[in-house]
Amino acid sequence: MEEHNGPQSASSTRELRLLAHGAPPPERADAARNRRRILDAAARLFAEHGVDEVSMDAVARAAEVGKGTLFRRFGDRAGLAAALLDERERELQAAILSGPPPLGPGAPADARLRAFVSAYLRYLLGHLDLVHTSETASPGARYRIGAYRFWHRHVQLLLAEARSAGAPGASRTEGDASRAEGEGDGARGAGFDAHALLASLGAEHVRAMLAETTPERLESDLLSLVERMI
Amino acid sequence: MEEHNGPQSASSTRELRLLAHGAPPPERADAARNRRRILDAAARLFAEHGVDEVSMDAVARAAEVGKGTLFRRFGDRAGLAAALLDERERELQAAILSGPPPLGPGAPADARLRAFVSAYLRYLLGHLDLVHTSETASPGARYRIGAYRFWHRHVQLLLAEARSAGAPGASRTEGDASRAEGEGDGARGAGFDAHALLASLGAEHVRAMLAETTPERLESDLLSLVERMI
DNA sequence: GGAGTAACCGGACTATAGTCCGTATCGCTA
DNA sequence: TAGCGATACGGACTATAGTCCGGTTACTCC
Repeated sequence: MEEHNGPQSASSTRELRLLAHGAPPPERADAARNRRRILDAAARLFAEHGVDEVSMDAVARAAEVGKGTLFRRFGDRAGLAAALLDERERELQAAILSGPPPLGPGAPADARLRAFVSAYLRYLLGHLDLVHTSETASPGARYRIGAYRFWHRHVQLLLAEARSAGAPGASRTEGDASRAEGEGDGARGAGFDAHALLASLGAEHVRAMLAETTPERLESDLLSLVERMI
Repeated sequence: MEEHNGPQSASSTRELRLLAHGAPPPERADAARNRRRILDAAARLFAEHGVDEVSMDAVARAAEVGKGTLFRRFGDRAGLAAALLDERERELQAAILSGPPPLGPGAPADARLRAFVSAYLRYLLGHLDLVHTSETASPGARYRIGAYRFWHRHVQLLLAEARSAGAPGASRTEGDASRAEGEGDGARGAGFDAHALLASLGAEHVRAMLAETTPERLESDLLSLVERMI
């Protein structure tokens, strides 16, 4: 019931930390320890029995942690999968942001786009079940994940750039079915197309495709689609 | 324990029925009655409270039917949704198979394709939640449903036809990124593209698109994509 | 170094999808 | 219309995702 000056000092400290560090590490030691435990246990169990065969209870038990802790930390099954993918994801993202061409900066946009599709497909095929879980275990999860926004933005920018580079002085080729609009249009069209391309790279979709074709064939078909989008 | 000649007469009767009728109606009277009850109850509840707010238990209770009956009849939640969509779906399918152009036969393939995309989008927007449930309530459900196969085949055929019509004598325009293969290739490429187009027409994807654009804009973007696929 | 507080912990609890199986019903045949 | 096998019924049962909250613990500030 007493009201000292406690509360404020605590919150201002938090803010300073946020300003000091780039990332927000307001996580207590035990919390961090348990996060590690959970991720390790989940990775092990998933690898051992397959993602779909492992219940959240089993993860909690293996991590020697309560269910509440598991869910508070990761929200839901999709969140746990996303967290596990995080590392590998960052790898790919780093290669895109600052790695060598053609995936990284330096190459023409169309080449970078092709490189991205190939690289992302490889990443996807390497973790298909996990990505599938992260995209579908919770309704709409896919489009909420930060990673999706990243991929989308990347594709959208490359698409827009590749297009403007493709037709340097020759203005807009023919009449096409294009609508007459402001010139800021390219971005929005590219935005939609980026979503469409990523839809073809969705785990569920790719899984279905693999049922009737080979990975090689799939890749070349995807690249062909990219070509027509440029 | 006695073995009369019973078993065989029963199964052969079944076979005759199958040959006689086009559809297999081996459904007992009480089963048919309960199917009706369930579909009616589900339609009412879904309309009243929203698809996602209604549990399977609630449906069974409202239909005055046991849970076992509900699940035996429709398999799972996705199956129930698919059954509810069946009627409206058939309507669209009928219009495609034997309705007036441009949706039905008689119009050029490219026009039919555009008409299909518009019509399907309208259908989808009219039942977004239900379609979403039918596509995602069970993993991989979307690609198993008979309806998906129908849409896919339709799009694939139109796509292939539109392409061959688009370049009558002018052979394959430029080198593109196309691979050198047998001439049966058009069909497989069209198969992939049909999947890709339908991926952009998936309920989850469309729902996400609607969060950042209007239905009109969405339609025109889809049609633009179709244009580039031809 | 001691007290206070926010953050965290764990597991019991709820809600819901889907399964199982003993019992009741249907529809055919004699 | 009585008998009988196939089919369907229904609700108890299991499994699992996700929530809640009383009790505990780690950090901060004096």
